[in-house]
Amino acid sequence: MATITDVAKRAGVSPVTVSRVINNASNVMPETRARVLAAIHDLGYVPNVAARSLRSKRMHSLALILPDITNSFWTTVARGVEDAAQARGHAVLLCNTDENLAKQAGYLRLVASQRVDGVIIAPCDDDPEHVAPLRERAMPTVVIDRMVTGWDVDRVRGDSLAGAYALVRHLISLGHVRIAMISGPCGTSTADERVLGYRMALAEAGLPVDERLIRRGEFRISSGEQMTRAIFQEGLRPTAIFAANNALAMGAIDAAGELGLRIPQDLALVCFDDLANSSRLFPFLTVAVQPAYEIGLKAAQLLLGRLEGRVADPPREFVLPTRMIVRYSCGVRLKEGTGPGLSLPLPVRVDEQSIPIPPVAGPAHLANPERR
Amino acid sequence: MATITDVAKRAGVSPVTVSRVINNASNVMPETRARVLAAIHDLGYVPNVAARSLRSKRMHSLALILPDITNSFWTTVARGVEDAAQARGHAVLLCNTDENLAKQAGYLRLVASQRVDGVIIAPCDDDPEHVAPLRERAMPTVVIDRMVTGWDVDRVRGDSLAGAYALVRHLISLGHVRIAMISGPCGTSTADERVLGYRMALAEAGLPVDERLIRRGEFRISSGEQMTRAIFQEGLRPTAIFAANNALAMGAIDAAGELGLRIPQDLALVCFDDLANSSRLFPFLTVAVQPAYEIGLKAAQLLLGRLEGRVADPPREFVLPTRMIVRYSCGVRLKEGTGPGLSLPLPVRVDEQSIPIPPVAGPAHLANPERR
DNA sequence: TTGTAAGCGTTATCAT
DNA sequence: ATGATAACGCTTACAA
Repeated sequence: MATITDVAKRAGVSPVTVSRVINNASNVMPETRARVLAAIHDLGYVPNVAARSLRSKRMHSLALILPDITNSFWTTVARGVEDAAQARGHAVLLCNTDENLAKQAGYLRLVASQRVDGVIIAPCDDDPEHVAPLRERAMPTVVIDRMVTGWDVDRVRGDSLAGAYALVRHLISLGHVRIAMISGPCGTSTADERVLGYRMALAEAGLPVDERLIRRGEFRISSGEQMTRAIFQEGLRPTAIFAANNALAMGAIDAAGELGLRIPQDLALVCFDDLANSSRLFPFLTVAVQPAYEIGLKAAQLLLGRLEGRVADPPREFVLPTRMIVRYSCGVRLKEGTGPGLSLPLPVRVDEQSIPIPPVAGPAHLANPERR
Repeated sequence: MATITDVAKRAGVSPVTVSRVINNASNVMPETRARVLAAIHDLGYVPNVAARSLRSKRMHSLALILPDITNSFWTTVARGVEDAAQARGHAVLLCNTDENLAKQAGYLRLVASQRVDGVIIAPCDDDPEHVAPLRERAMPTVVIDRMVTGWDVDRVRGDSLAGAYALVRHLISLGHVRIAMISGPCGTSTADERVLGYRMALAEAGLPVDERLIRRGEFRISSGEQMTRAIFQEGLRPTAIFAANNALAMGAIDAAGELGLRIPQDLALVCFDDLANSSRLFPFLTVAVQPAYEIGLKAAQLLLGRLEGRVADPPREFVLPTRMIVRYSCGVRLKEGTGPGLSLPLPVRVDEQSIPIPPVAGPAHLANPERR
């Protein structure tokens, strides 16, 4: 394994000069630089990252802490982060928490060991205590998707409020009056904001809010199934369900199957975040799609900008536009004959409409408006 | 940031003793150890990984090089790797190649910089040249899923041959005679082996092999669509298609839709690797399922075993059992009335059968039998 | 069981 | 524009 000293000898310079060439320092004579580059090439020299990091305190790597690497939304975020990181020579440490605080804490320990220069995290919840290691060590951090109460930090996210509002307005415009909502944990800002958007749309339409139709669980398939089943078992009879993410929607589909309800004929379904390839397999789901890849890309670019001193002090927040993809998800529409009809042959092609969602004015000054 | 020297001073010992405590060396007096641990705790000391790595040459991290982090199969592999790695205190660097040799080469450079102790890789192809950096530097490596020609290295994979053979036998048992196959690139062992299994099943049943029905492309949705379309446009009229992976199957579903063919009524479809949550959305797909999580877990455990000297010399190969999940994917079955009927309401519950697949005796001595 | 000394390969600092 | 020197924080080898 050639070292910087070997290269220096071969090029007839000192190790420092080699270091300057490696790091693109300005003050190296072109001819010297060429000699050094030739020596590097001849020896197949690659800098030792451990030595480099020990001296320079820069690790050239990021931690990406995600709640569920099985979910296509997070997977797409990860791709965005990776592409941006690789473009600037940074490695990405993948940390999958499964929405589990203990696992998250374990990964934050990794942060403390100075293994990474910065962190991109979608925290399990909004409790600032749970991300204390990041704040204590002043670790450069970008929070994605969720928020942390009282922490003024760089953030990149989609527009949960506007997306939820648009989806529920869409249901209402199709004639739905009794719309149930199944959402994630209280204290997770995305879950809270989507409930708020739901309330806003109902209020705007002058529809009553039946609190029994609003359920809070976890962002998991099993939780979506349980909540949906409970709603029907309690004799409430919504004609539509708004699932706060794709996993919850899959749970709702499961429950509907068990209950003998057909989607979309008997029960309309809309949700946040598309199912992977759902339009191909199941063209009945109207969704609010966040720009997952761009969220990852933007978060990594922002973080790298901080690390490289290109972005200066005040913490920034980026809210990337969410789009609604309208498919034939709503019983009413089908019954009125504007859809492809009930005994839909499979496979089928349904034209999708992709509609940009404008931001809405909500109680934006509230950090986490649904929080009790 | 406290260093090992700070801890040593506070505990009244030398830095070496602290190092011994950190690394669980046997020869430290219990009382001394307690004092050191107390000091570590008081100071919130965390070892500096860069310094540790520079000296010990161990990075405590692995690279996981995958072709497509968007595919649920690879995502599940990644979870297995991560769980095994975290259990032994290793970080995982995620490297997504998109089946792109240039990207793969970039990530192999990372390997050369001694950033990782070992590599788990599903290579883009079987060309040993393309993984030369791993061999030259004798980097501990586990190859997963695919194989590399002429490289006797640790491997963990599913059983492509047996899985393909079982799927095609299943189609034949349902009465299909003209079965098309769409597969991945020549030279990718999984793609080749699945074609071989297809040939074996047809041969065993005494059915002729129509070479025009065998297509080779890439493991991508677009490729599956093109190949399927081409087959029908050329006037060949298969009653069933065997897709060599899930992405190709999705492409086939797309093409079928465009061609006005319903699955499973007009065209049966089987494939390797399940679609994410497909049974919920699209209960017509019989699949050969590889134990993705276990492949990742086993690969990481094997690699860590090598690194920690617990596994000794001869390279090992693990072929983990593949299962077949039978759903109502076959037109014949439906037409004969044993299925749920044509105008299937959605959502529907279809009982799945999960059947273990026994290994089959193929020309196993051939490294990559379909290679031209 | 504990300590001393040396050095891993690089870069920061200062000097020329 | 280039070089000499020291230091980053830890672990290995050897000594006591």
